[in-house]
Amino acid sequence: MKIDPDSSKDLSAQIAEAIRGEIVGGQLIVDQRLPSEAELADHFEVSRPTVREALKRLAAQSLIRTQRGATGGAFVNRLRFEDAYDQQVTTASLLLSMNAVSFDVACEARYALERACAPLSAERRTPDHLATMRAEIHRQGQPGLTDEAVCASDVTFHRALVDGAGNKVLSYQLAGAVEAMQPLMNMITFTARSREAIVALHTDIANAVEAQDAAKTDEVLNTLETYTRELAHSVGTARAQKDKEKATA
Amino acid sequence: MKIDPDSSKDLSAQIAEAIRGEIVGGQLIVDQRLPSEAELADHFEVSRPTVREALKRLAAQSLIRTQRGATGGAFVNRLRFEDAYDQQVTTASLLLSMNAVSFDVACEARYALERACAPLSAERRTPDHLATMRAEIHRQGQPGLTDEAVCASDVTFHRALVDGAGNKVLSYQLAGAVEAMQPLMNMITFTARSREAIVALHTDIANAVEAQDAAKTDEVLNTLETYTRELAHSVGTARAQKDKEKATA
DNA sequence: GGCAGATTAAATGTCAGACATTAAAATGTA
DNA sequence: TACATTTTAATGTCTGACATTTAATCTGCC
Repeated sequence: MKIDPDSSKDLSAQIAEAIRGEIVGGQLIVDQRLPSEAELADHFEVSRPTVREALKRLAAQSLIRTQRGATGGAFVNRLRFEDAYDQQVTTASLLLSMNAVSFDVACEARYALERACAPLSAERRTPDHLATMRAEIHRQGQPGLTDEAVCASDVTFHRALVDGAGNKVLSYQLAGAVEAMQPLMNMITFTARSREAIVALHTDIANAVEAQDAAKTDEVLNTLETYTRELAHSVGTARAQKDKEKATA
Repeated sequence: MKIDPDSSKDLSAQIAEAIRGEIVGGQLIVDQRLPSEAELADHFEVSRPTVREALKRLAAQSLIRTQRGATGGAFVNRLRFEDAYDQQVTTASLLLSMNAVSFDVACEARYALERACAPLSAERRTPDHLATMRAEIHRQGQPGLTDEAVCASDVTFHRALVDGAGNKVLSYQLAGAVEAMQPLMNMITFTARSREAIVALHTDIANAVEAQDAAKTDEVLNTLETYTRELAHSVGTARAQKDKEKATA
């Protein structure tokens, strides 16, 4: 392993960087045990707390896991898709909220990516995926649902559509895009009429996917995107109107 | 802030979790200063090293930054797209390598996502994007290039295509998919003939994008995907053949 | 000999206190 | 006022110790 001069960065950051390099580069393979904290401290010529800080950094990225006890230690972690989902979703959410990404930009990205999955999903969807989509459509039709519940169901519906493509890499990438949109979607208030419209469009999508009609799926997704953006705009203008009234009052 | 019982998880993990919740939930906003390590230690009733481990976890995810000195401390970091790129790329790379994702699956995902960007890119690309694409095509035509250099240039070319869509969220999402493929692509040996073919296809793409012809761009991307997968297969079978010969020898 | 229980050992988890280093703010001085 | 110095509050790092967990080993009994 490489050593660390007394450069500007934290020692713990440098050590974490060095170990990460070994994992990414393949020198350290999955389930392999790292040297003990004491040995690492010895090797890098730093104290144990410094090594520990470095290890915690790696643990935060799910690159390693630690085990206590006699045969314990830090082990290279097999990064699973499910673990990566969470990070992806929180990162994407923060990116949107902290960088003031507009609804339009996020929405465009989301539907562009979904349209990428649609043809594959139309081809490969299983009865399971169709059942999930139908179930969520039914839920969205129930009266008395909160706006948040509508959004949550919407996410589940669209994830089923994406998962239908049967490509884990696609599902992983889309998880961030779809779920990160939820906070933005939650700002929309769904009237009874708009819920009806969405249910109708979702039904069209499910039908098209069931019929393995890629072109039709694409078409409806386009319609849905346009409709969603119109909804958001009307909410935006209504809010602006309200603010104006409040300002003059 | 919430407290931590003596549950199974590390104290540092729990503290990091609590603070992350405050950031994601919006109680802590960008550039806001966290309490000092001593104050946090006091609040959570743990020692300073434990608090520090928690803070390092958050720093590893770019959620906070730290500053030394009199007015120093830990500050909520504005998560930038560029910072998120790196995490996205290393995470995606590790997912592919650690989960034995096949070339076909990864390739399919990558091109599906790229096709999602293509129509937008055809519409909005700037002269800058076109210039980058042309420059990389020219580079790919140079003799004596290593396979790695070809792949690197390929990544730059495709990122220019994606960035042409002018949607930061899309670019961010695609960064992972495109760059994570590079290690897999590096396993391909490019013959002089295959390089010629790729340069020709890239030229077709650049021309189609310049002409703002979305349909043509999509078509060429399909051809390129097919060609890339054929290349990988021929490499795979060649390698299998070689292994077989070696086994019988 | 084999098995249950006690012991040991090695590792991480946590703590307390100290010192080093940094960088801004307060202070003093020409 | 302008500049140099000191103070101060924070993070960065180290030392050494103890607590806790867990598997392996040892011990004694049947």
